[in-house]
Amino acid sequence: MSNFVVKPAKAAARPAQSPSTTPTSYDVAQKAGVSQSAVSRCFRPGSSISPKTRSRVIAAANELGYFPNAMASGLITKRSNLVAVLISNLTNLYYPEVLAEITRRLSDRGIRVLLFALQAESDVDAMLDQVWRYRVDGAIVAARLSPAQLLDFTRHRVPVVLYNRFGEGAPVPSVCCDSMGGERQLVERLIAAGHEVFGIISGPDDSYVSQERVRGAEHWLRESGREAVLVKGAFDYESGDAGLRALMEMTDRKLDALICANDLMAIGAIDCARTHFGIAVPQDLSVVGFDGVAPAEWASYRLSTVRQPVRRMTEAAVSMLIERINDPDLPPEVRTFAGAFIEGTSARFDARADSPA
Amino acid sequence: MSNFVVKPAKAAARPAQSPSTTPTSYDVAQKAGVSQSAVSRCFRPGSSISPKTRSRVIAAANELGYFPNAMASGLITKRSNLVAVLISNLTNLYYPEVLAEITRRLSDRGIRVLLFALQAESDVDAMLDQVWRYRVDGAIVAARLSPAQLLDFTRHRVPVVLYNRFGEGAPVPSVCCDSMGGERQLVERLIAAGHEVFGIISGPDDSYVSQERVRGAEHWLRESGREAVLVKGAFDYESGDAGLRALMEMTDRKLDALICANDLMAIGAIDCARTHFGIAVPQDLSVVGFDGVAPAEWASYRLSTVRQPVRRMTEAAVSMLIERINDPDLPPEVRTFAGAFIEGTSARFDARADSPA
DNA sequence: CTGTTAGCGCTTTCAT
DNA sequence: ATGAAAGCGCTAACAG
Repeated sequence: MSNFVVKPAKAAARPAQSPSTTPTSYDVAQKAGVSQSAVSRCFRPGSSISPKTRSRVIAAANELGYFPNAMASGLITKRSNLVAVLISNLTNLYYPEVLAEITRRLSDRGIRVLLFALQAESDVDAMLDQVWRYRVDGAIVAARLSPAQLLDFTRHRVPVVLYNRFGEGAPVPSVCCDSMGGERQLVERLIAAGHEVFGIISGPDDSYVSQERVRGAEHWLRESGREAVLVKGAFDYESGDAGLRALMEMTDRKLDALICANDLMAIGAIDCARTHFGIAVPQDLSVVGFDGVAPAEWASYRLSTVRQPVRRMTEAAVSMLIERINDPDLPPEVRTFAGAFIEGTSARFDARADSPA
Repeated sequence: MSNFVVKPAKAAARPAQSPSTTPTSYDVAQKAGVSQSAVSRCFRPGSSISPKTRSRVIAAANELGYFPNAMASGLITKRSNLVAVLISNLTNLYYPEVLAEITRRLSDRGIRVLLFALQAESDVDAMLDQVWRYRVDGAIVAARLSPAQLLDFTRHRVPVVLYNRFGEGAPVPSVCCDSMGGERQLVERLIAAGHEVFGIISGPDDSYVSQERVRGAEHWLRESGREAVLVKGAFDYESGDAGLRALMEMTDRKLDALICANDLMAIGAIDCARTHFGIAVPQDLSVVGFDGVAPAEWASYRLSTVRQPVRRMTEAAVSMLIERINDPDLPPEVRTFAGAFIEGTSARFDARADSPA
């Protein structure tokens, strides 16, 4: 019976789809009069295919509007070409730039971004569920993860690179901006300029970056025998305002140097100083930040700060990740980048002419 | 021959994997002593499965660290649970909030975001390629697409919702903020307050939003028999500065009301007015923007503007998209949202006490 | 260089 | 309620 079945020469072995569904490689194969695997090879770089066959396939594919199904190929190659990017608070003013850079760089390497924007630090586990389900090739994490959560990445064999974070417990690859060194540039200059009463506004307690920056600032102050009054902030504009008010009260209005754990709070503090206290910045109060976000450069602020080298850092994060996707056994390197001191005009960095006589 | 093959009762039909690879449903099935399809049903809501079986499967799954493979299930269900989000310039200050909201809302509905951040409007076609390959269930687009590109969404049967854009040519579902109405609120108040010389700084030529806002502003000015001097900007801080300088020159420094196509340019203009020209805002010059971004509220600016209802707009975009994923034949609705007038203090809205005698 | 043949890991009838 | 079997659309040996 089956001997009588007539197959058109060089035709696809499986039935072709109706024209109303998304075309598959079989449809293309049939139309081009080649085998399905020939079609597959046309869309896979490095496969040996004759120019003649190739052009026929391409023609058929275009006519049909065919595109290889990434899920099907991912299923078999075990490479989704997807990287999960986890970011805690996108609205942080600093992250949009980071996200844009990371996305672009991954895209240049043929990898797409599966975005997870955590608002509360709560729903992390639910997101990780999804990360595992999609069999991402790797992940870049700019959010706080518990040691257990971090360990899950190893368990699931998903290479991960932390961004401005640090693996607690287990060592994890990461790129960071040198908080210590950054604060040093700021603090030493403030001291040299003769400031006397220092205040610090920290970020939220659970922020690694905040801890480091505060630790750095305190360290370099202590090196010169100074101390600072510390108040807690939350990395937002309002925190700068609230923080300054608190510090003014605590220092009996003697505060003359304010170190903020990020730019946004520094901006909030500057506005508060001018608007609420009628204090001149930097004449009566020096304010410094950290990050180098775009608004820091605006004429109203010209913030004295340390700019993170976002381009180099994102490039490092991406290439470290790719390397680990290709070779999962690479050791967990940590790359630290120095920030660039931006003089600005929100802090006085020259020794005072009218210094105490 | 095959009659002699002995199968263990209730065991998986296919060989289970070695423990070094990611566990599959077969591994779980074997461990739980059930069939592979039973495992599948446990992870599919609404499937009939006995509580007893279920708990055994769950236990085995947890032990193995099993998660269903989204690519495999997507392959067969033809639902990737992926939505593509295309955003032109993430660093626009306005988009991070939009992106965060959209991501959150989709996430709440069990859908993940495949992010495409276009920097140049050039590489759009390359991105679309990827959009098709991943068989996304839908797309939200806040970027400029050519009519042909828009048509491709129909061709590929990918429901799409435009965000603050408008389908040229073919009608496409979209959510927009009412530019006309927004500008009206601004312009009529400026006129009522007795402003005389109006200037407008537009956004880039290819921006739909810019066109609409400028058109709106000009329309309402004309309604009252006024005209405005128009200069071109690019939606960034520098454009506000450059635009104001140009307008001051063109109006022989008589400019007293400046309408900017977005907040960022308004902020740039305010800084320029104060810093470069020594002009008081709003006493000598009123400046208004559009968007209601976070920095607009900062004490240095307190921008008079129109705030887009981002929450309602993103909610609308997401639910419109979901509806169209579930029923592709829904008509291409356009939903327009009114912006909220924010009085601020960067524009004078009261009739002048010392008006021309 | 090209076609054939097995699957990738899962969902889904269809029987039981 | 459960299991067996048939694919989803593609890649990857393997022959020829």
